[in-house]
Amino acid sequence: MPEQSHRADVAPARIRDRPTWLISRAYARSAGLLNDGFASQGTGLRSYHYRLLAALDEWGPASQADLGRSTGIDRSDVAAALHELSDRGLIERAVDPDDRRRNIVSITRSGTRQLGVLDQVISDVQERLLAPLSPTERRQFIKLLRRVLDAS
Amino acid sequence: MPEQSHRADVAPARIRDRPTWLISRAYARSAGLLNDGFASQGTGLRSYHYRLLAALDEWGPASQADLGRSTGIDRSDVAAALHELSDRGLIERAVDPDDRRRNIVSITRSGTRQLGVLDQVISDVQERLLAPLSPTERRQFIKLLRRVLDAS
DNA sequence: CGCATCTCAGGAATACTGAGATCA
DNA sequence: CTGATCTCAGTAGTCCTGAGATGC
Repeated sequence: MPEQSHRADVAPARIRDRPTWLISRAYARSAGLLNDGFASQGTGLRSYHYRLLAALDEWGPASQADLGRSTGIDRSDVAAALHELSDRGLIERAVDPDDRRRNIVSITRSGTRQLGVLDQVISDVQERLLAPLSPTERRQFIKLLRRVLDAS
Repeated sequence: MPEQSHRADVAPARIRDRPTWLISRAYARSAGLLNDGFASQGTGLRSYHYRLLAALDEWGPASQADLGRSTGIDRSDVAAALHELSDRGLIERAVDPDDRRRNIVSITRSGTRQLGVLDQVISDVQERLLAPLSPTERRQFIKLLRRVLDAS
């Protein structure tokens, strides 16, 4: 998503303090910072790619279907994103000999290195996003977000 | 945006507790509930329309440029959304006699009524979204979101 | 047969850009 | 001329659907 220039402070009172509105503004800000951060790397990688690399790094080789499920990326988009990662040598794909429908996707050395760089990008974004909050408030914020999400 | 089926609870540890990830999941959930809520009205109206009606109701007739600024909707999309609202008789447009570049946009009786209905939809969505939180936690959540946003 | 996997084509809603016409 | 307004066409990134081919 492109960066936005919305100004939440001038929104109508009717929506200004609505969680639905605040969350959409927070998302826009977060996504904007994230896009800027990724773009500053000049690699053409975006959050899709980061999520896929993170899942592969943590859980090891996986099928595309599993990757889609664990990263929340649709099966159609997984295929396209993996193509891009593969073009950059960050992952490898091979047909599963035990189940020839599957592609086994693995992260490469280069992919692990790239993941480390992107981790730093995310940390920087997070620092900028949460700058107004104290450490205690940050923990509280994260806890409340998790509570809201765990219920779904 | 269509509703999503992402499962935040299975995300890689590396991203699971990142505010950037949590916010994007919260946004997906909020937007999904909102779309369902609006869709259940069968009017074809979406959040764009709600924001515009809310701004008109609160601040009275306005130019399209002002509407865009106060609702965070791009000038291009304001024009299209107002067309749709106008087709449904919820707003009216008239050229400003004092500045003939401008359209003066006003909400109609029917628009005010529709806004009331949509308000109820949003309240219901909000109740479902924040169901896991106590009243105190909800206030805290909203306060923290505002703190994060006021800094941008 | 049913079911899962992968791939592709394409749709829908959101956010934005550029250019042109109008006009203060 | 500068700058604001409105409109239209078009692009990009995200999320999703449908259908086909393959294979368990």
